[in-house]
Amino acid sequence: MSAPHPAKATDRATLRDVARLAGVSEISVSRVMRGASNVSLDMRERVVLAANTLGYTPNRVAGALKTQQSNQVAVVVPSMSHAVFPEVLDGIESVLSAHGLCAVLGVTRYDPAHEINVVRELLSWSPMGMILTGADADPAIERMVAAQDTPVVQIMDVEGRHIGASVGICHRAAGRAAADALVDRGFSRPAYVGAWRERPVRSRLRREAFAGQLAARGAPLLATKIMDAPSSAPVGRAAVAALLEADPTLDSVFFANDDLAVGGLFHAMAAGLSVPGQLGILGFNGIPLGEALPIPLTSLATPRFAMGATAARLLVEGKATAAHRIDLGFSLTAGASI
Amino acid sequence: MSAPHPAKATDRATLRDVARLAGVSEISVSRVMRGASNVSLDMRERVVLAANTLGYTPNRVAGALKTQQSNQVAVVVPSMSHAVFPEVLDGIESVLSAHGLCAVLGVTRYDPAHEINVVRELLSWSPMGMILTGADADPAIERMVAAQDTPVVQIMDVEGRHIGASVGICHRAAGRAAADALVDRGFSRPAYVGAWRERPVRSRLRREAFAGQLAARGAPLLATKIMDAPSSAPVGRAAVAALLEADPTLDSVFFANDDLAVGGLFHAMAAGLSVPGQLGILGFNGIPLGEALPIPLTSLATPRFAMGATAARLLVEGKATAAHRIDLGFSLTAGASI
DNA sequence: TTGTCTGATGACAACGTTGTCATCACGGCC
DNA sequence: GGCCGTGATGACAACGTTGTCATCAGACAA
Repeated sequence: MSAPHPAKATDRATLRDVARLAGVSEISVSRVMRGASNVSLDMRERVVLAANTLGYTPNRVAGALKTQQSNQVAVVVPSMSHAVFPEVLDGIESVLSAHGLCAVLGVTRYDPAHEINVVRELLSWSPMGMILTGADADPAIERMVAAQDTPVVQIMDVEGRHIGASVGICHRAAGRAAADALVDRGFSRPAYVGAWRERPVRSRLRREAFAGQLAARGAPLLATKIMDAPSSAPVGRAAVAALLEADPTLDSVFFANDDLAVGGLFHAMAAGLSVPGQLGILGFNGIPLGEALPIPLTSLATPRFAMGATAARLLVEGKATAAHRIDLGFSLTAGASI
Repeated sequence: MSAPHPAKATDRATLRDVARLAGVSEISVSRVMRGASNVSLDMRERVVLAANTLGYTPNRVAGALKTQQSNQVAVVVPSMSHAVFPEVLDGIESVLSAHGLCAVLGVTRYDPAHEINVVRELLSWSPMGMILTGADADPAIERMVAAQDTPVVQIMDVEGRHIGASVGICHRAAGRAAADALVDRGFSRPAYVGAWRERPVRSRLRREAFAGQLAARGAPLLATKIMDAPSSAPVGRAAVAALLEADPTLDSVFFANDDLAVGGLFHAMAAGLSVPGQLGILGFNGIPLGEALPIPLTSLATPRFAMGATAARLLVEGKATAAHRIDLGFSLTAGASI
């Protein structure tokens, strides 16, 4: 069943095959493939011809073993369902691919225990860098990363304890800005809607800062509704319906994200409430859909693509150290819902 | 500057280090790490202790080189911006992670030339399988994949020429179903809205089948608007506005996807057109947002998560061969927009 | 002519792991 | 008691590549 020298599973051409066909040494083929400078034109032509004939593709696994470095970047995100992370990933990818790197994906499902396994798994491939979501990583993760001294960039948050560089926004500042935006426009009976038991943690930071600033401005937060289900428009719609039933005098709502806010807006429209006249709606993230709504959604726009791109750029440029902490800021979109 | 034996870049512990510390051979450590059966309890304990002391993590690169197989699956998608692919990726990830595999991502930006490079790049890591988006892959891709005989699953489409297994839906059938749905409900003056010059190709298949079936049912397609920009609600809104301005007698629109359809619905609402009374709106994909709209969107729902999950499962189960062609079908959502 | 320098090419070992085979101790069986 | 099977352990080579050093031919100046 098995020969002494077990037939290779695949008959993928190797450096040796190309070298034999071209009548040169393996190392010369290697040099040609990597575009080394000290190779004669004749050699280059012979090798390229042979390589094409055999359909040779360099084996990066072997190369990575020898050189102790790969062109893979490990990317760890909590979820792909939430619209935010695909956009971040898009930003990461755009920079990585421009530098011949590629992303290896890990999804934690917001489970810290699982995250440790995911990181371990990804690290076992000796990636040239790692992008983690959120601050305050588990000590186990910190140890593993340190043991291989893999460069790390953490995204989303600029607050909290960071292992490596960080790229994101200040969620406390965002919460305060939301409060200011509402109060400045005359709203005085605000509420808050979140989802999924406030995962990730940074949404809680926003809510607390929001409540704090509201109190400071003399318009205290009157109601808070944190749903159990993950964020979605239907969930946001249900949350607002419940809030208004309990207290019809509420005049505005700040949402943990735009998915929820859109649902809230739909509830208002279906219930015949004028927006922003009877109910102000303020979202978070600034998704493209918002501006197409019958009443354009006002939202705190976050630079999701830029976060990913910046994080990747830090890795590429070798600046993934704790010294770099980049706050990309946020901005209020030109909506009409508050 | 450089020692004769260049100091290792990282001082990552190896099998040898663990073996020395535990006073056993490297191969025994390897066996323990992989949970081989023929290892004494004493040996196992000694090794685990040593490994933990050193913070040892197996080097998968070396392992993959030796065994000629990795636990990585290459996933090639055209874009991350479009909501469809994150969901597919989510499905893929959910199955892969359950089997200790991980996804390496490649994004083609709908550029066939770039796709070839992406595939080459990913293949150079000898993935245990590859998931491609769409049928009719470039011959160059077919050759590369064949040269390494990497198992391939192609998603989205069940029609067209396939390299390996395929998981998706029949887009022609979807186009016909859309036509039937409109005609069955009494619409007689239908239009079609697409975007981004009909990338990917499969959207064209739907449109053609839609037009063909409409003609067969005696309600020919009256207008078609293909936008240049990528799909989004604002683009869909603009498209519908343009169509109705050119021909106010149109009574229904089938959209290439829900992003566009939502925009169309918003236009109708803003323009004071009753839906579906004055304008029927039929989307494609069945995104969650649809059901939260003031007028729930009727759409042809596609099994995006299931497509990814099924594709990954085929790979895991070794069924990624052309013999497997899985049509996951679609269904009309319970909306109220047609 | 001779020596030296440069650029091209090759031989060799090593990266860290695992498959294969060999070795060894032990226990049960005839 | 000798034999054999079994289970545990180790030695060795190999996966495909690349860094290091050696070699060699040719150019050029002295």
